[in-house]
Amino acid sequence: MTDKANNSPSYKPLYDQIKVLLTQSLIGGEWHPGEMIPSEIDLASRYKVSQGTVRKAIDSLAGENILIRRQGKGTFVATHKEEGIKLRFLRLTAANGQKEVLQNELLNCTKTKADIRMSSIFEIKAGAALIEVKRLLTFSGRPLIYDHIVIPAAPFKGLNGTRVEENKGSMYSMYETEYGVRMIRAEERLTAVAANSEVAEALNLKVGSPLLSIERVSYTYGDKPMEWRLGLCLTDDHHYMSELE
Amino acid sequence: MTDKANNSPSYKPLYDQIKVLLTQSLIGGEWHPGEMIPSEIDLASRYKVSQGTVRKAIDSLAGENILIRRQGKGTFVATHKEEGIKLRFLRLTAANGQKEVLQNELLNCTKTKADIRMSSIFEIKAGAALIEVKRLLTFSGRPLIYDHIVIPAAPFKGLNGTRVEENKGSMYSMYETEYGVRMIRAEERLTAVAANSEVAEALNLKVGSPLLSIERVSYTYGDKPMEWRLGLCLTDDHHYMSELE
DNA sequence: GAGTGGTCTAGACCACCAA
DNA sequence: TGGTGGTCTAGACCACTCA
Repeated sequence: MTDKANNSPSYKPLYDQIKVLLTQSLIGGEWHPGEMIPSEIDLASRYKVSQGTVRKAIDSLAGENILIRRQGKGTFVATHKEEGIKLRFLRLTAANGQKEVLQNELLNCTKTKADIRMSSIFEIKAGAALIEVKRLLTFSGRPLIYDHIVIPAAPFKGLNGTRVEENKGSMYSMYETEYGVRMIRAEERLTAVAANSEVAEALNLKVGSPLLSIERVSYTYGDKPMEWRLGLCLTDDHHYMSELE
Repeated sequence: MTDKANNSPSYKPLYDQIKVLLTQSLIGGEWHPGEMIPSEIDLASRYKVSQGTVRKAIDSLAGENILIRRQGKGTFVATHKEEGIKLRFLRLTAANGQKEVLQNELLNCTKTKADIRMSSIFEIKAGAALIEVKRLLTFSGRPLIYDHIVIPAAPFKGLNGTRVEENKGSMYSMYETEYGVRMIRAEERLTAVAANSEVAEALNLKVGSPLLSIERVSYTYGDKPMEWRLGLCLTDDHHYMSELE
């Protein structure tokens, strides 16, 4: 790869190309979550580029939390199984900042079919099989989040209420371990809503109480949407944290 | 700077030290918002380091939106004045994604004194002078956000309702242009609340309607808090966007 | 001490922009 | 055509981890 000149209309830096190759190896399962990938020098010689170029590709993936660098140890494939990373997508924290114990109670797990909205979200045919989970998240003994989760059935064959309970409600960890689906990114849309009777009862509130509604779509490699989720949160003692730069 | 060995307990990379020097020049006013800073090569020779090291320092500042790189042109000090950057901290968007016209109506601008809460937020003495602004933000003709803004009076001497209206409510742009205070970062805490009578009237709602409460603290260089803000938002047709990685 | 990521350099060359 | 940021290299050395 000593040819550096490039007159093509769509110029792409070498490190971006390396990044694509690395991502393909991740998708292809050459390196699994939690495992160490080859050293920078090994990768450089494999792809016939300099260490610095591999380094930039890895930097980029590390910035997206797809890889994790550990000085002196190596570079690892990120995983949702680790403690500390488990709640990566949970931005809700206690107002007083104290540490909390999270528990969750499965309300139900059913099969449904995609309506127009869900088919558009998941980019699948209307009528395709879906799995739907409802649960209650409790912090320090108090019910705080009413969660409604929808996923396409095809990639999660065999997922049912028993499986969810076996995994203690760690959905992302379960997707990864049991189905090889790793979520790398999510988008959330927040609004304020009034509690309806179903939710009010579950959270032990009056109907009409204000709740923070968090609608989330999670994506796996290639920006493929794999989970839709609606969390209705009581924010009397908690808030959603967001950093702006 | 050819000595590279370092046995001191608190090791700091060279590019971090350069970053501090660059930041000091920004604080000191050597380069003003919107202006171009010296080229990487010039800076490298000024600090007696290689271009790559200066580059890494600038990369870091660019990542924090403090500097802006423009290939072929130069590196510039970020500003809140530019169109497109103006609403950098506004994450509220229309549900249908359409472009909107923002207007705002000043309700009042008064002087008060810091209570314990504000003194702790701004790290100043209780009783210190504050300026308080209340306003209504309107998108496409519909009142959507009831804003309550508090800033310490000392750095913003002379700020009053007239000034605010002269600047058409672009607070960040005004802070920067008229007082040399550039906000570089903010933290937001979101909750759902019920509208009280004052807000309900301003937003033309029923008392008790759910509103998205956005509490924001904005920071200038050195992580110094310079503005507190509480926005109460109607989220019938809008939502707050958040990206998780 | 061997292996890994992290820093730093010096230099070459490319892509982009403006005059 | 000259200046700026952006890429890429080859090599040296440092800091960290673990056996």
